[in-house]
Amino acid sequence: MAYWLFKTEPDTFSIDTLKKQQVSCWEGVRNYQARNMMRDQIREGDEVFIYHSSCKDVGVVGIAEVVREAYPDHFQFDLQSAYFDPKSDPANPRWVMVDIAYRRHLRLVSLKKMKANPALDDMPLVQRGSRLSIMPVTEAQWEAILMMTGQFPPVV
DNA sequence: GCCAACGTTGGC
DNA sequence: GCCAACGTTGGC
Repeated sequence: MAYWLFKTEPDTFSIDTLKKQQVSCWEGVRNYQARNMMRDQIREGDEVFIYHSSCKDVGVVGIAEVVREAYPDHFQFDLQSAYFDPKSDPANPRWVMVDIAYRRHLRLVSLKKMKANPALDDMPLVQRGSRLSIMPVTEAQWEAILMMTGQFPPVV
């Protein structure tokens, strides 16, 4: 089992939205590096930190679990969607998505505190200029972030 | 709203 | 295949 971090803008889709829906597809990833991770590495049962970006309280806010592995993101063919991609061929879809299930909220672990924790220095998240919307998290990083919530060990 | 950093595009 | 221009991301 592997660990990941998914970024989302809470104005569009927040951890609260996910809790309400319980299960949601993770559409709209339009970056090749992130796509390749979804397609080649993200597996059912993997655990995911949900991270809120571009908002007042930037940081890790909860945990989800992958419940469906990569399949074509149909929004790439939806003319009405902001995620429409005219260059994607329906016979060979360019973009994929996975489904995740809500697990729980966490007390906010702010980006500021993550940047101040040397255990997280290798995360793309805290590195200058990183724009990866999906990134791997090592077990050590996962546990370090859980520790920072003050809620460790986690209640399953 | 600003703007630095980054990925993508397209002319050559 | 280079690289300048452009659009986007995302913290602040």
